Amino acid sequence: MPRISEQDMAQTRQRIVDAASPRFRTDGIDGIGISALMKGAGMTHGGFYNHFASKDALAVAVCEDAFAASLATLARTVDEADPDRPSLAETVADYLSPEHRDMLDGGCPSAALVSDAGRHGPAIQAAYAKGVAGYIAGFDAAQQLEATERNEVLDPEEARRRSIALLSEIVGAILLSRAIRHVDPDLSDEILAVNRQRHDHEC
Amino acid sequence: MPRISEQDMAQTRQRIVDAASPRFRTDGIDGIGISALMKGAGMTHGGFYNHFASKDALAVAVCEDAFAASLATLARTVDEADPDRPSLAETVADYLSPEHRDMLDGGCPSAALVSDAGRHGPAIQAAYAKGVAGYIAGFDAAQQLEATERNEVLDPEEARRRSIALLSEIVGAILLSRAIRHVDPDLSDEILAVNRQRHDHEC
DNA sequence: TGTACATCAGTGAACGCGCGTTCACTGATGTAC
DNA sequence: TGTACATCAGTGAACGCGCGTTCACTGATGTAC
Repeated sequence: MPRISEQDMAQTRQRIVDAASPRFRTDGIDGIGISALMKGAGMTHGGFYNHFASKDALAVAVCEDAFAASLATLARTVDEADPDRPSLAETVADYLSPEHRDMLDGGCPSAALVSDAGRHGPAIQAAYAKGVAGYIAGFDAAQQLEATERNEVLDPEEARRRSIALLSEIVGAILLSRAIRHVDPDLSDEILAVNRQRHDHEC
Repeated sequence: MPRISEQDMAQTRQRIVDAASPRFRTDGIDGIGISALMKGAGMTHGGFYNHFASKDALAVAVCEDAFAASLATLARTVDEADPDRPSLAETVADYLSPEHRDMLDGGCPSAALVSDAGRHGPAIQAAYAKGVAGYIAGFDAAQQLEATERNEVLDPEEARRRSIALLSEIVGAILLSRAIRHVDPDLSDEILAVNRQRHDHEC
């Protein structure tokens, strides 16, 4: 009965999310308007409200989508079927690389959206908090798998503490290095390098 | 010759900075307008441009002012004349307290302004970067003083690495805990507690 | 001391602009028969 | 198969609003004489 299939609708909705995701991460949720966003998705602004009740609703969808993609990558560290499975140390090194620092539009949403989440409504915060919990769980699982492979036993509480501290440190490091990268590139690099080095030793 | 003394001008300027500082930290530089800001300082918006060339110029002044106050507090850890001089561990514990997390308007500018700095002009970034460098130098000095008092020698490079990692971790921890505090207060508290605990052991 | 004048911090109306959201309309795609 | 009609995703003008910034003006405070 509808002139456009559910599939097409879902596709268009996803196009909007895909257009918004990099812009929200780069410039913040308030840093780009609906008009520019819809133009990026190849439409005019009026159609936006066929897909989302409000800009906040889009922000929730973007947050969920970005975390889903990010957590899928993290899950590769526990994919026992993958012969090229990356270690947690490698994943952390990638996270703390200049490439990830400079990839504002596609990087970790825990870092990119941390201030936006705190400054927007509870729905956005809830989506963000769920993502952060997912990150911690992902680090947890990776540490447990690697401990098992080394025939060690890792206290679950200790693993969780390490996961939380790890997330805090890498999120803080990438945010600091991003904030100053244009005016003090040496310190920016140093912040990444120091934290990378620390986790080479630990993990 | 001017109807108002240089002192009075400086005082008014400072009133504007004092009104802007908590609002910029809480809601972001773009989260509050000149009109509301000037109203907070007890004036109307038109007079703003007698004191600042632009809103960005105010943001630079706020950034410098906030870091100056914050670094003065940090400097207490190396004030050998103070009998109640706080240790670095105590300072870190205060930083990672729920009280500091909930004090959005007066807390550490490294955390509050990290996303704003990255998303605004080079002048703001430069003021922010200078503040971050000051924090690292402050941690450095505190560690050296405490090592000396324990009759230990601390390699300057190792001290600097520790300072950078410490700043990364506490900034990341407080940002994460702030972002989720309304929707997952338990995890928010846990993030602070885990990082506090880690530095009780280390420092 | 008293009067005329100059200065300029602060006022508040106004500027153009972009925001999030609404809504009358279009026109391609579906169904009914 | 062909025609009349219904649906509704997308269009684009319009809404009220707040933004950063400008500017003619005010009026208290200074100097000049």
